[in-house]
Amino acid sequence: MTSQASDEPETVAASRRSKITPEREREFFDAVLEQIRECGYDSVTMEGVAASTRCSKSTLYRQWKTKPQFVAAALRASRRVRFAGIDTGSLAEDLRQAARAAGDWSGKDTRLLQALGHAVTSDQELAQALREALVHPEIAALEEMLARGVARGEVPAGHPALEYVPAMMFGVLRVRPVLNGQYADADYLVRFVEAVVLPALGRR
Amino acid sequence: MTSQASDEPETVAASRRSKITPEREREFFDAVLEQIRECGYDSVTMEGVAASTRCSKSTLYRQWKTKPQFVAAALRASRRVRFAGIDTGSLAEDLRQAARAAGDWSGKDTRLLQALGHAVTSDQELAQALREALVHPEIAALEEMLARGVARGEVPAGHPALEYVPAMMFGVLRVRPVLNGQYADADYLVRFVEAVVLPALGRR
DNA sequence: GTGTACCGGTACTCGGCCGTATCGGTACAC
DNA sequence: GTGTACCGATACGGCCGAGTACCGGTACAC
Repeated sequence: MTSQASDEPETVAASRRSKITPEREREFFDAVLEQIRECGYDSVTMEGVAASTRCSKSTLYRQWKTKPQFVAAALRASRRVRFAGIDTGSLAEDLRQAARAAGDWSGKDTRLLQALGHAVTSDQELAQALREALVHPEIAALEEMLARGVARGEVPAGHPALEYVPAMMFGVLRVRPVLNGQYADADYLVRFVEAVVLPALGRR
Repeated sequence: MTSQASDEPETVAASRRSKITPEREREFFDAVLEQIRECGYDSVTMEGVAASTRCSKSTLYRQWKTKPQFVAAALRASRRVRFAGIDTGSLAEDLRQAARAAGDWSGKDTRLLQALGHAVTSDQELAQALREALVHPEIAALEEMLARGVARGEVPAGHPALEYVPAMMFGVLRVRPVLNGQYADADYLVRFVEAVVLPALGRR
């Protein structure tokens, strides 16, 4: 982590000298991510982002050197754990709530992941930012959920299905648009948890 | 149509007049799909495909009007059912064999799907070709497998997990690279079938 | 031998985007 | 009031790719 004199959290330290307020920065980040969702990474242009936020291309290039660095910064600043705070005391209910939460941001994040999925193969920084922003936090939250369930004795430690729970949840989330032509909503995911995940874990 | 001299299957009828042999056409299709896997849809250029197949850009544009139409033709010509011929008489063994087969082409098809995933949102023909080539045949094969299992009484009809089996299989296949950084191999998928799919279906 | 029609190669137009440079305006410090 | 440093606008260079046009070569029909 090499954390040294870093009193600035996610926003770049330069924003002190810049006249870009954090709120303004958020607008840039939201705009670029939204356009990536809509048009794909390659089709997004710095000019387009500048126009949609009524700023100048120069402003963007002054803060961030290149387009991938800009996008990576946007991703890092958008890191949020959507499963945060889920802890009902029961694994089944935890998973149901997670499914419900996942259904709510399914459209947005799935599209972002899809749009960036191939761009990351050519840019290391982008790949890392994507994992840190969208993948790792949710996986970690899910694994904590499972670990609590194991600690409570709801599932035996080392149960073979445990390792697949995150992959299943994310997988179903991501492929539903391809298979059924619509994003996975909360209802679909909750039924999935009850029909597959919990039975596989030996619950109910 | 014009079914006389019916040695021309799905290659365009015009290839009669073209001097491009079906084998040569295959080279073009293989090349463009391979380059899409490696560089992504947007980064693939007609010039690149022409160069790698030692033909001329003119030749490609003579046969196919535009880049998306060319890619769509390549996809349609590459349709193949990988699960074809799996019918062991036991649902569990069918699924295991399907998992093994899926593991073998996982790298290739997953990358193709990922690379095209966002391009299809802007081109209708491409989207249809992708579904016909990579998605629908496999789903149909899986569903037949399940239907046979139900018919044999191995799983009760209307079992709630049935509808999720295709989504699970494809989902796990697709997200594994994102989660674990490697493509799903046959071993991983077979263990998944045994740890999750079969228990969810009430088999073991 | 003659014609036809396709192939490969090259050169070209056109448009788009990245990233840079320049310039006037303006908020803020002191 | 003066200086400074950033903002927004615009223009520009450079590059690259889609798609077109044109040309010589050649296989094949008759």
